[in-house]
Order: sequence, then structure tokens, then C-alpha cells
Amino acid sequence: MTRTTYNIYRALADSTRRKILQLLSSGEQTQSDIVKEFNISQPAINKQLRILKEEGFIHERKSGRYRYYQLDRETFEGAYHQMVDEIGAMLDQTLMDLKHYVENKEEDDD
Amino acid sequence: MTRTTYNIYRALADSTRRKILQLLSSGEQTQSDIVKEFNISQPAINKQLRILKEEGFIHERKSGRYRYYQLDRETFEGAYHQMVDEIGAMLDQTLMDLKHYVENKEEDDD
DNA sequence: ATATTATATAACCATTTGGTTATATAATAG
DNA sequence: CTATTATATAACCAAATGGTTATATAATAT
Repeated sequence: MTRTTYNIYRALADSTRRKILQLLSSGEQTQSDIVKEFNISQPAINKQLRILKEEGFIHERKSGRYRYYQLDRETFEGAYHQMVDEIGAMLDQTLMDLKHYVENKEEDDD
Repeated sequence: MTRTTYNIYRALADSTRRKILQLLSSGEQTQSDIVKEFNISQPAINKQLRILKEEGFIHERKSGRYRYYQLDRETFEGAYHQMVDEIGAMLDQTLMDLKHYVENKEEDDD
């Protein structure tokens, strides 16, 4: 069944995928358009497109022998905001630091 | 020499590393404190800590037999903002879509 | 009809990843 | 001194990753 639950972190982890997303950010492109921007093979691009598609970050449209790809901005933006919130929360806790220090003060004295 | 240039995308790609960062977001923790929060072995945690440390997202402090870890907020926040900007820019281009359409209109007619 | 182009897929491969167990070393506790 | 605890490291492993080449299929162009 091949577990294909990629999340945005996984999707963004690879630079080829990030570059694909970047390309698509300025508009729809065919697969061959995308391939031309890289020095890797068509099947390699195809694989990364499949991953982005399975994750829902891009949408595929068939027309003749072409496959047009575009960002699925809704999904992508949703995941993006979730990520920004999640990581942002980690950074937004300078006060929590003090809280933790106060709460665990006595433990350090044993 | 093992090339260890992890970027924030790589660092965040793994859920164990994300959880470690989350733990550290509320304050300094020893390695064993961290290990207790997981169901994986101490060497496994050690490896992920090493990665986060090499990337500069956490800082290590030795005290007795303990190793204390804490977020390096400067580095982490810097990388975070860069990421937010980079990905945000991808999403912030609805107008670019139209631009691209206009510019490539004629190409579609051949 | 034939050649060309766009895409898909299979088989393969090396490297990386994220764990494991076993064991060593270092510091502290009793 | 000895036992315990915290951490480090080595050797190992299975699975995932990100490519490759070869080839098939589908659509279009000549």
C-alpha cells in the first residue's frame, strides 16, 4: 500500500521539491517545462511531482499529451500556516523559560 | 568528514527532532530528561541532538555528568524567518499568476 | 503511416536516515 | 571502593530517499 502520508515538513525537506513549488508559484507549468529547469531526469521530476501531488500541495491537469501542474494554494497555505504557528510557538516562549526555571528551582538543589 | 550541513528544512523534517525542539522551547533540559519523553533509545536521541546542535538550533552545556540542552533562539529564529519568507513568497503571488498568463498567452496559440 | 514528443513506469542502485544493541567512559552517590 | 547514573560511541540494520537507465504508451506533428 506504500504509506504516502507526507506532511509539509517532508515535502519541504527536499530542495528539488522546494524548487518545483517555487516554479509553480509563478504559474502553471507542464511537466516538461519543469524538467527543463533541472539537471535531473524526467522520471526523477515525475517522482517528486507525485509526492507533492499526493500531499495535496499541487494539482495536476491533463490536456492532450501534457500534464499541467499548479499549486494548490488552499492546501499549501493551510499547511504553511499550521507550520508557521507550530514552529512560531516554539520561539515565542521566552517567558515560559522563566516559568520553567521558577517551577524547577527546588529540584536543582537536591 | 561527513558533510553535515543540515538546513532548517532538514532539521524540521523529522518528528523526533521537532518534538525535541518543542520540549526545549519551554526551557533547558538534560539529555536524560529528553530521553524520558520518548520511547526510543538514548543513542537515538543523542544522534538527533547532535544534528540539531550541528545545525546550530540548540546549544549544549555540560555540568557534571549532565548535558543541558536549550534552544539557540537566535539561530533558530533566523532560519525560521528565512523559511517563512521563502515559502510565504511562494504563496503571495496570485497576481504573478495573471502576469504569467498574460506574458505566455501567445505561446499557447502555436 | 511514421516520427517525434510528453509522460509513465519498472527495475535498479547508492546513500541517507533513524533506529537498534552492546559497550565504554565519566561523574556522582552510597 | 563500588554501584549507579548520564552520556558517548561503535557496529549494525532495515527502510526510505532520490536519483538512474531502459522502455512502454499516448498524443501530436509531418
